[in-house]
Amino acid sequence: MHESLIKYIKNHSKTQLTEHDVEVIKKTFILKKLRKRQFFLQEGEVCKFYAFIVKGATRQYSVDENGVEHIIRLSIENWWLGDRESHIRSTPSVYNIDVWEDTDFLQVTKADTLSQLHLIPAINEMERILDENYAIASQKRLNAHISWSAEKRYTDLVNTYPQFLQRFPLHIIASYLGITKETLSRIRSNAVTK
Amino acid sequence: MHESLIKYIKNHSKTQLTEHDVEVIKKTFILKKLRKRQFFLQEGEVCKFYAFIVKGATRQYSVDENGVEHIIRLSIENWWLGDRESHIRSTPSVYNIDVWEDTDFLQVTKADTLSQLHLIPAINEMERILDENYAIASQKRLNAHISWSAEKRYTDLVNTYPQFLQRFPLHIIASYLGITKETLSRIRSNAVTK
DNA sequence: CGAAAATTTGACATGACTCAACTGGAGTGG
DNA sequence: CCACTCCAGTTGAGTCATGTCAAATTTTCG
Repeated sequence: MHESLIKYIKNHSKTQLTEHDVEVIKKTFILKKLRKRQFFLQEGEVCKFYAFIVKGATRQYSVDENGVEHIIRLSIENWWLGDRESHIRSTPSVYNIDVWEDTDFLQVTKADTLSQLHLIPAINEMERILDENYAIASQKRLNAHISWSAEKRYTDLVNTYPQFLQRFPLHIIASYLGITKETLSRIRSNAVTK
Repeated sequence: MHESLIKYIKNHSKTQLTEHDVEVIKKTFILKKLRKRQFFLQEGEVCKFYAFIVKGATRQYSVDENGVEHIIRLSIENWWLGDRESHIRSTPSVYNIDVWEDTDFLQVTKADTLSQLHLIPAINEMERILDENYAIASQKRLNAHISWSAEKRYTDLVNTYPQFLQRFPLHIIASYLGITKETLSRIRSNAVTK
């Protein structure tokens, strides 16, 4: 059950995992499941868990004053689940995270992360790399939003994360791109005839 | 000359700095100056240095196919200078960084960072915190772009970083907000009469 | 003072949004 | 297995926020 996580950690650090490390990881990361539409986190809650997705698909989004959802992150297998800001700072989250496909994930508490996982060098190294990757990806996505048209953002998404299009319906993709489903529909029909 | 940096590091880690640490920091961070309009980094170059701003103001931006600048970051005293993606990955940057006010900064090479600074626990701790902060700030700004109007983004900027308005002209603020200077001008004249 | 930069204003264009209607599955239950 | 509902996706018409372009005005600063 923990194989994909172990493999992931090995891929994201140079330091080897000892057998003991693997034991600690297996004990602290606990398998949980959520079905479609269930919440991993709701707005206003503190994100007490962080998790690695073994199988499934989830979305993280804010809801504006008009009740419109704005998706800021989509996650599938081998990605992480949780609101970093709320988790790190122990502040109420402004986001919701819910499950789009029935999802299996390996969950850790913040206490276990601090007291046990951070004793493992490979974990620290991996977290560091993830933070870097996240910072880089966020900067890129921000730049895309500031300087690219909706159409260019869409074609970039198709090239960068083609999996998303197979896993999420278009109205979710549209929200992720920061546009309405109607606009996305029109962009797509234009692209076909070009 | 290094006081503000030393103070900054102390504020961003729980671990104490030893006298030896301070010596290493003073030797590896070298004071440089750039005058208004000069480049710290140009598109296509690898960002070989990372720097801490002692005094001054800089901007980081991409340039689109129409020659329009899109500002993704503004930095002033006690902020960091450099393109993280290019620096970490040693890849050519897609951004330019130039100086808006004559700027004094303390610069380190990547080699020194790896070989010397990373031996200092407080530096590692600080870097970790900076990555976290950066990831959180990026996420927030992304969410603002996806879900807020230009006007709301502007008022949020006024509240969050009022210094920016005193240091940068409005066409730069507009670009940072992802709008044109004309639109920002109209938003401001509306806000006054409200 | 004079030139360059910053800001504002007006007229017009356009990309994206809103709202509403419609189509076409995919599931569900009687 | 049909009728029904739900959800995804598309389309059209009208509107609105923001962009574009050009020019005027104000500010900054050597």
